[in-house]
Formats: sequence, structure tokens, C-alpha cells
Amino acid sequence: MKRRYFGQYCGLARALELVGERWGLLIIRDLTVRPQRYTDLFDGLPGIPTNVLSTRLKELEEAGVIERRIAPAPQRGVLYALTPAGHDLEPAVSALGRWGTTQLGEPRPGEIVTPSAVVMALRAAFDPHAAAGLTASWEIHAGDIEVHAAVTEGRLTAGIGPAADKPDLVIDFEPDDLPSYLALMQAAKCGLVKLDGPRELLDSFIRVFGPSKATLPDAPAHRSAALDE
Amino acid sequence: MKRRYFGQYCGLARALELVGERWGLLIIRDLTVRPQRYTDLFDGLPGIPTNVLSTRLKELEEAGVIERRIAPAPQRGVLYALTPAGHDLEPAVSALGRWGTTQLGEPRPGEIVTPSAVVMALRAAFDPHAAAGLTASWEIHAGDIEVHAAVTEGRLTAGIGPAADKPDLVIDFEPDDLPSYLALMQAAKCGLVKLDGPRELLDSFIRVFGPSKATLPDAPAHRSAALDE
DNA sequence: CCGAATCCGCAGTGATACTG
DNA sequence: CAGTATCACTGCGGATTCGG
Repeated sequence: MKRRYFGQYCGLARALELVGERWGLLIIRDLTVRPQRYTDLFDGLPGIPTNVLSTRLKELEEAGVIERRIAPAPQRGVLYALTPAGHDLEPAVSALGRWGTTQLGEPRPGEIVTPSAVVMALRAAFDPHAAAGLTASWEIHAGDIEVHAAVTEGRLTAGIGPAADKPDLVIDFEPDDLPSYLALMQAAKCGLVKLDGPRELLDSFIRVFGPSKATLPDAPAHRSAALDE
Repeated sequence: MKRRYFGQYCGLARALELVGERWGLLIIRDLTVRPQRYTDLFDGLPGIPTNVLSTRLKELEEAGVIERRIAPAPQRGVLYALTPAGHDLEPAVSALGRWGTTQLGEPRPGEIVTPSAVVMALRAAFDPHAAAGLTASWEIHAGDIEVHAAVTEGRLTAGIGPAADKPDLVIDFEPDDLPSYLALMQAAKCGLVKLDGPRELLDSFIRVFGPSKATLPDAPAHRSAALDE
């Protein structure tokens, strides 16, 4: 399979050659959360053409960042998963996602939020320093999105679906049309959430996943000048 | 100016919309090193079509990550520079570059190394922990490439050209056809360099900028007379 | 249903030539 | 020096179809 090159012997250039094509890093973001089947990826990547998805999957496999697996007994079928080299991309994905979050502004009409995006946002926002020594677990519900996050002695685990063990605190969002992570933090601060668990853990949540010192648009309204076409 | 969207309210998706188009992050990499004029960018981005460069510059300016400046008195002309938001991309650029460096392998025929790439590699490889408390400065020569790096009380400054103050150690490469950062480390370990300064500082250099624990490809076979800029 | 392949129209890209 | 202009080409978006 032919590929386009940048002609530079440079780490960044090579990274962009391998995973920088359109939709590439978004596919990797979704696989960072957990292995997925073709249709899961298709559903989580709104608007991706099927031919682009299948050629990307082939290219990424050839690049050695993902691999095809046969799904285990109950369902069987194809599962796409990250290789170790693919998992090593997570710091880069988080770093880019963290920056992009500061540029998000208000949701544009038609933009959706996927569970994978929320998990990535949690991982990107996670502050190991603020979480040092902490052990706690949360479950987040917003509309049909359900994700979980657990901090065990300062180390983070986050994923889609309910927590493995019963979470210490369940955070439930009324306005499921604003399930973004930023809105989540805003809503949490404003108390626009329903809780099932001790309230102090909401403060822990905000401390650990809140904006560290990054310049966040406190009111995401006045930032849009650069974005209108 | 119209732009392509991913349709997701997600930090990573927004980042890719703003800086993820072809050549985008390479332009930003070069501007991370220092403000540059149009022709500097063109020379440092081998193979970029001039129309693509100019439309990228316009898009990135519109996105708020770069800005046009009028160069100061002596030369005058247009200078492109990162805005604060653009500078905030550096961690993401470093993270991607760090990953890509592990995937570099041997130089492909025709691939060149640019000064900006070396500076980015230094910044990406910099290990703050290993550099804690250190103060030292180096200058690196390889062919017509000349970059400098200084660690002041554990903080890194790196850039193109000779160091502002006289560097503590000058590292000079004989094989200027292999000026890549990885080869640099290999060559340094193998003693294939000429030094002007105390030898211990070469060990410091390797400790601070060496591969932390990443899997490095073994010594790249020397090849290819890459014509440099 | 899952996992694509195929076809088409068009926008983004690459290469080169040209201009203020 | 700092870009436009032009044109061929290919990758992408959108839709449909097809084989397990």
C-alpha cells in the first residue's frame, strides 16, 4: 500500500505519516479506550465514509499500531485493538486532546459527544499530582453515555460503561444535550447534577479532573471569533 | 474560509480540525523554534507546494495559532510567529515527535534533516528529571546545521544557531550525512564526535537528552548524501 | 447484522509557472 | 521576498451494493 511521505528524517514527520491522515488519530482514540469492532468504530466516528475507515484500518495495521483479532467465543467477529506501539501513542493523544479542549468553545450545531471522547477527556484532564495517594471511583451518566473512572493510589483507570466494582459516587446529568467534559465540570460546579454517594467525592472529582492551571474559557461564549467560517 | 469538521465535540477532534491538516503541525514545529519568514518555512519544509504553504498559513492565522508580524528594522518583511495558543501546542508536538522518534528506523533515501527537526528532537527528548539542578550548555555542529541547547537549573532552552553565550561544550560531527538526533546519540556514544570542551559534559548531554527507556533502533547504517536545505 | 468493496463527484494536494 | 495562478491528480465524502 502506498503512502505519502514528508521527506524529512524527523520524529514528528514520521508520526504524521503513520497516524496523521484524516480520521487516523480519532480511530486510535477510540481504540485507546478498548478494542472495538468495525461497526463500533463506524458508530463512534460520525460521518466517516466506510471506505476511508477500512483503508485507515489497513494502513494502521500495516504501520504496526493496530491489529486485527478474532473476537472471543460469545460474539465472534473481528476486533481491532492497539498494539503496544499503538498504546504508546496515548500520551500524544492526550496532549493534543488537552490542547484542543482549551479551543473547544461552544458545541457547534450538529456536534455530538461520544463515550470515547469523554473517556479521553478524563484521561487528558487527569492530574496525577492532585490525585497523589487518593483512591476513589466514580460513574458518570449523561443521557445514554455511561463511563467510569477509578483512581487507585493515585493511578487512573477510565473506560466505557459501568464500573467493575460499585462506584463510590454516581454523577448523573440532567441536561444530556450538554454531556461534554467541560460542561460537565461547569455543571458539577454549579450543582446541576444528581448525586448518588457522598458529596465530598464530587469535590475530589473536580480537583483531580478539573482544569489544572490551563487557560480555560470560563464562559465559553466569547471565544468563537476565530471559528466562524 | 471554509474548513472540514469532524462533527464531534471533542478536544482531539477540534485540535485536528485546527492544526491537523497536511503540513500543519510541521509548520508549527518550525515556528516553535522561532518566528520565520515565508521562505524560511518553505526551505525547511522540503516538498511543500507554495500554494499549500500559503493557505495553511492563512488557516492557522484564522485559527488563532499563528500571527503575521512585520519584521523589525534591519531586514523587514513578513514574519510568522506563534500566538500564545500556538505555543501551548508544544507539549503535544513534543509528545507526537517523541513517539515518532521511536518509529523512525533508518533514514529513507532522500530524507533530509532540518535544524528545526533537531531542535524539536532535543526538546522532545529532554528529561527534566535527569536534568534537575543541572546548568550547562552545548552547541552542536553537523554539516551546515548548527543548534544550541542550554540547561539552566534544570530548565531547557534550545534553538537554531550558535549559543548566546559561549557554550560549555561544542559537539562536532564528522559524518554530516547523519545529523539525525538518534544518530547523534549513537555517534556520541561511540565517540565519533569531535569535542571542544570537557568530556564529562558529553556524558551529561547523553544523560539529559538520551533515550529514557524508549526502544531505540540499533545503529543506523550510514547512507545517503542527503542534500541539506 | 457484520465487514467491508465499488462507484462517482468534488475538494484538497502536488508540481510548476508566474507576478507585485 | 512573498506569495498567486493554473492544472493534473488523488484522497475524501456520500451512497449503494455485496458476500459471510
